[in-house]
Amino acid sequence: MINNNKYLIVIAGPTAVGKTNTAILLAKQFNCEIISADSRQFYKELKIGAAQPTVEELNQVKHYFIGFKTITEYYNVSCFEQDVLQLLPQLFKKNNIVIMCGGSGLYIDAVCNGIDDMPDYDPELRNQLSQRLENEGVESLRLELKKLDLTTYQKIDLRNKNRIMRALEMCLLTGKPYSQFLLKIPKTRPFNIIKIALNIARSELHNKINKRCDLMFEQGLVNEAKFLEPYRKQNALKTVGYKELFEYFDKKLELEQAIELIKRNTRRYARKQISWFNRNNEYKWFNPDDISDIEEYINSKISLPID
RNA sequence: GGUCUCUUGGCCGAGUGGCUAGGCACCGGUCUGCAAAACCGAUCACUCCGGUUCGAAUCCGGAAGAGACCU
Repeated sequence: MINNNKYLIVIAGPTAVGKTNTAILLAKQFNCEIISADSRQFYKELKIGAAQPTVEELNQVKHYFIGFKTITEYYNVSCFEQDVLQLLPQLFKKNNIVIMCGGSGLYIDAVCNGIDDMPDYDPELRNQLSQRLENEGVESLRLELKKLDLTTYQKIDLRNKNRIMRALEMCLLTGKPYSQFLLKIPKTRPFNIIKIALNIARSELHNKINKRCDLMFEQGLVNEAKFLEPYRKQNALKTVGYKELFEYFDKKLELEQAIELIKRNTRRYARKQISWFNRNNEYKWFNPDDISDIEEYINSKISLPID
């Protein structure tokens, strides 16, 4: 524990479990504000598909990092880490508690533990590498990585082309092995962190996912996606709920099939999120309905004598 | 009532005597800059009963269920 009375309360958990609602209830209780840690809710255009908090919800408690980027803007974990660290001191001036709520595990970890400094990617180089991947195949990139950075080559999953690309990209960009940048030493933060994860019975979660998906269609997800179709190549639109609808617009899928796929991919996403938060044993798990238990837990942490 | 065909895991589907089919779903996992990405792993069958055989999802007989046609 850090020797001060500033607390960042993380509310994590799988999609559709009820994080937004829980965070708002807690924020009202502790009279504090909310930082969103959801890599898709960053984009203002992805209102329905990314299940952004509604206007009513946003009016109840001040939220940060919701809809503050355009889909064509480049943004990544490191930017998020820096932006949050810059904002937090201001929020801590107003209240000793800040809530960070979201499902993007990598982004949450970056805020809590830091992420190693690395140079920005070069769009041209990245382009070149994708071309090479297409023309020469993965094996060629694998071999080059082996030459440039044996440590990474031995460590990463060589069947995962994204990882190979990333490592190679950094080697070529900097002239140094990618592994040299990976210090992985957790940074200390000038505030305390309380990690809470929410979950419910799997069948219940699946029900909620299905219902929320149906609701998105009622709210006009098809129109939202249609409007965004010209930007479908943007990374922000490689998102469950949009990519399937683009296939439907291409007439590769029936609407019903697209809906089923969105539900399935959302279930998969939820499973991966649970995996991510599970392996970090700092998380204390709660059912979102047990709000008073959550409050009690937070209070017990906050009232602990500082050493 | 009669004749014929079919019955493989949650779903689809191959297999005609001995060797894990496969795909999808579901489940578990990996994770340092595209992360709602990318990738990996595991479980689950032969409708039932009897027979032939060293050995049956596979051959034979019967039962049940489904379908097609006939009276």
